[in-house]
Amino acid sequence: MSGSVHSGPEVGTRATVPIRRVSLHDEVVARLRELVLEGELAPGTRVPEKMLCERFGVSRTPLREALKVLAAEGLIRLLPNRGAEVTRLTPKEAEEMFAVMAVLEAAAGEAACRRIRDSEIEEIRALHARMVERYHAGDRPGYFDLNQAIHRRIVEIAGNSVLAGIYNGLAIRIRRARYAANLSPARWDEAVREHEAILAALVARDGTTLARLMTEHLRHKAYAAAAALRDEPGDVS
Amino acid sequence: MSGSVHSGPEVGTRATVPIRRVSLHDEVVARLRELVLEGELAPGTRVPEKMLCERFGVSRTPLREALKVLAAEGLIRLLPNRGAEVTRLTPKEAEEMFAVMAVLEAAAGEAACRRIRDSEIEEIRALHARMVERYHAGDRPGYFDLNQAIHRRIVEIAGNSVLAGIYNGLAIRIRRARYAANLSPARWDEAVREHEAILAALVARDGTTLARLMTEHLRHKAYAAAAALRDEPGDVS
DNA sequence: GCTTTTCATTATGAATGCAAAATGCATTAC
DNA sequence: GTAATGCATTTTGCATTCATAATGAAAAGC
Repeated sequence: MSGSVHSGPEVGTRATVPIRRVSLHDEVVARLRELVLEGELAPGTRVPEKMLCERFGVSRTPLREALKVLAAEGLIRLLPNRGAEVTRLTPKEAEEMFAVMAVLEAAAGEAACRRIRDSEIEEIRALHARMVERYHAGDRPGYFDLNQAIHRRIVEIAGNSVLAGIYNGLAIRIRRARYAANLSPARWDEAVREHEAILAALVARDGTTLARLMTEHLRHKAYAAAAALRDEPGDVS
Repeated sequence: MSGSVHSGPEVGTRATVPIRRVSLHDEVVARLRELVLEGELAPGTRVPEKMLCERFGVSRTPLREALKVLAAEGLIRLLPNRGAEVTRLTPKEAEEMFAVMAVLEAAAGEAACRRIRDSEIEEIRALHARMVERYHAGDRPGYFDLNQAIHRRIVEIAGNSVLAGIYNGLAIRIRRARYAANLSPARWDEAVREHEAILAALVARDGTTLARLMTEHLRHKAYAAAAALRDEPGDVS
């Protein structure tokens, strides 16, 4: 330490902040996943390694590792000696995913009612209020994000990290359905009212009711999503 | 051998059998997963790439790709710049996994009751009979395999491939608990009786009862596994 | 004697190189 | 004119190589 050279900002004031140096691999996984989820890479399209290498400015090694991981997640499919292609989210698969999410959320809701603390109820209530506000403002993306946040938070509060992990994995994959865009005003209104009921059950710590409400809520969501997928089942580009 | 060289066995008798040439990558993933699941690589041990390369006789490239995939599955953990280590299955995590499997199996059971065909009932019945036979023979591994097969088959019959995929993933990971070995005679007996009831509900196509039975069955299983993990929580080597 | 520092060794992250497979196109046979 | 064949190019699978971070041991300082 010749001189005060490598004096980090406020040395000693904060506990060792591990310097974030993400590996190229993780970065590529995250970015490639975004590309797929945002639909920038349309389902069914072949994904040549070279193109992605240039796009990300990395060599083929970390890119290929990322492809294997995404393939394991089910977002892409590896064709032997013929590269990768973006998997298509079929209506059937989306329906199945919603069914699984429904049972997971129902179970999470019940557990959450047993464990939730007052401060967490307030937290959910705040998220809910902001979500309703977005609804009245007609802000679909904003509404959608807060909606997701509420569901995810309830799952977190349930305190089962395995369940939370699986749930989040499904939530990520289902994003490709992009059913939010096609939310009809009637369904949107209904969804908000369902959320009111969910919040009420949570406040009352009524696990049985909450489980039922979430199952129904998810079934309706699945129905809306199925309609959206039917209307626009394939590549949009 | 420039004669009738590429005459495959029985040309024309079978429809185009795509020549099986598994990629090194897939092979390594499968074999490495086995090593972890069979406990050959004890939990918590560091896994140097070099050692595995020699073991499998491959270069680091396919091996590293496999490590990323296994890490995504949660069987190993990648420490930045410090290689990989086999993750330890904690009692808490096992408990959480059983809880998730319980809700998945309950849901699958209900769906299976709606969809199951007579032939499939016979299939389950046959598996069950063989399992009971293994029980009377005192053959734990045999019993365990058939037990797993029954559960998996019920999940399959439910007809939700997303659910089945998640279930199988959990079933693989839970194998590391190896709770079968510590099955007490009392619990073993109880488990068989529970399976009798499950079979009966399936035959009667009583989804509600089946869901309840499977939830209870899994809870008991989780209890037994938790005891086993408590007794022998770490590396055995 | 104990801690700290320096340096050699090793292991990991990433890039490049090479062989085999696949793809596209031109040519040829019918 | 159409379909099949051969060849050049591109792409993929894997091995090797290079650079950097981590590990361990010896030496220096207190």
